[in-house]
Amino acid sequence: MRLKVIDNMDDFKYALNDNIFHLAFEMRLTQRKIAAKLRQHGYKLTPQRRAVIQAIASGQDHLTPAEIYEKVHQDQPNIGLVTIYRTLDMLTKLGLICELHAGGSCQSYTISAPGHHHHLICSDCGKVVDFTGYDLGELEQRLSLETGFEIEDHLLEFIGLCQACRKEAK
Amino acid sequence: MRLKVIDNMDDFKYALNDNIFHLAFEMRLTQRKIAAKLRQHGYKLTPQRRAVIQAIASGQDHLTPAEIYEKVHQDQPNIGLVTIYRTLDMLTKLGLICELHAGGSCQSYTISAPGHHHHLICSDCGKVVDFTGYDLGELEQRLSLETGFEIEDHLLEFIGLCQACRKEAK
DNA sequence: ATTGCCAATGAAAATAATTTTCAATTAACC
DNA sequence: GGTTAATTGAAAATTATTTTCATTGGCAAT
Repeated sequence: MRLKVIDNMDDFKYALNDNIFHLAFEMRLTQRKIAAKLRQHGYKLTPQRRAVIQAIASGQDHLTPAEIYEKVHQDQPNIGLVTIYRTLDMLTKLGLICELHAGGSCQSYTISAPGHHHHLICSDCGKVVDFTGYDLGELEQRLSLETGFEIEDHLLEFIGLCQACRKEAK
Repeated sequence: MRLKVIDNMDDFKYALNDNIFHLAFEMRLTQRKIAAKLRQHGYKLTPQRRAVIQAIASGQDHLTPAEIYEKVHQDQPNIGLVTIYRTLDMLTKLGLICELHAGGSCQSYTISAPGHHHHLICSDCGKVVDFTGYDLGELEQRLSLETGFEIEDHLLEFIGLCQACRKEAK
């Protein structure tokens, strides 16, 4: 299996079809693309929603609803926490953000990358790196055969210390 | 890679060292072994704790604190929900139960199997099947090299319909 | 630009989930 | 059986999330 860092969209598309494991961090959805998706689905693009998207998309880490509220509150002092929850629900349903589980809160969100991908999360600073191309299909087939399960989905996350936090720890 | 169902402890031990993927369901910790572990760590074995362990260990599914409370309440009408929470904390710290994430509640517990293992969960009835021997070491190494992360842990769960629920669905 | 409609919002209240506190109880050791 | 420190239950406190509803405002049609 080859190893490759993808830093442009052409390589990215190619890699998706070819089974190359690669980091997808650079390929995260942009705020513009998210906005387009909202309209496309008939949702209104309010300043509050913009602010929530901006809060999640501008960092490399993952945030809880309360943290997003804090962050957004600086720009939009009047925004309610309820709107945060509602916006997060909507973005999750559209697949524009991902819910993370490993470490800390299970209600913690990060911007999605296009296509199927998995996450690597820093246990210290919360930085999230996406990667795609790791295929669990074979394992799923074997599990299915052996157990009679019809497998619908899976959850794969790694947790560890990112490079910056490792240095800091020394 | 070989495929094998393990139904006795000798094979189980053997399989752990040899990289055989296998189902570990039959190898779940028994109530007796859990009780022994508690004493070993200086915890008292109270009727309440027995009841919580019994509630989790007697089924094949995963249960939330509230569900465990319901179940235990039948035998021990005086037990408080707080005790459930405290017992679950303790059992988790000792590695005797596992917290599940895929599907439904993220505070849902199942009895652990010895050694490192992963879970397959029925999205309908909640049945949990453990399996061991699927090694993510190679992927971890590659991720580590590529990202500079020092990987500490991972989370791998599959969700799907178990055989019984598939039949029922038809 | 202006208008009108319906989705979206904020505030407050309701509900749910979890943790803390503390006096009373009890398992485990002698 | 007696002692002691861990454990418990009840109540209160805290935290997290959802519901309700009157008001607001995005945006499509004009």
